[in-house]
Amino acid sequence: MGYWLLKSEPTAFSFTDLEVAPAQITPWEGVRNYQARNYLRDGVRQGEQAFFYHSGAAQPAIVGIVEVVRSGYPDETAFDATSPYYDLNSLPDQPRWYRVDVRLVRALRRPISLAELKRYAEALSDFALLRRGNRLSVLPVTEAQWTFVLGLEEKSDL
DNA sequence: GCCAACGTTGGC
DNA sequence: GCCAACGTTGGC
Repeated sequence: MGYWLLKSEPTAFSFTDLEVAPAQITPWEGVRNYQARNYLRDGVRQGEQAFFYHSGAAQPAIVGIVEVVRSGYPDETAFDATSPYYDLNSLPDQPRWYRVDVRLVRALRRPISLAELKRYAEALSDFALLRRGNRLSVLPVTEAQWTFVLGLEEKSDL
């Protein structure tokens, strides 16, 4: 069982948006990077959990936990010429892009900000979010990292 | 708005 | 296959 971190710009899709979504489920779509695509298609499995991360926000932070309820399947927004995620090179019989479905598990008791995570650079030295290549919108998280971050939730951010 | 770090594109 | 130009991400 793997763990993941999924990024979203809250102006595009926020954790609050997920809270009010039908059944609190959303397709995680629009990913247009091959490495992230490979994770969605080949790595992310049903039943696995992921951190929901707000990027591009005033305070970038992990804000919640989601569970994968459907593993990788073709991202049909790539076939839709009216979609902002349209890609004319992705064909229905040879889909280039994949998505998963996630369901809200819970919000964190408080956001765990990027700034706070950076204060634990030693314990999180291999955390993908803090390393090069961290611009990927889908990042793997180890069990040790997952547990460590959740441990921070109990502390006060000072 | 700036800029570093990549990823993609396309000429050769 | 190389590499310059360009585009995107995302923190600050």
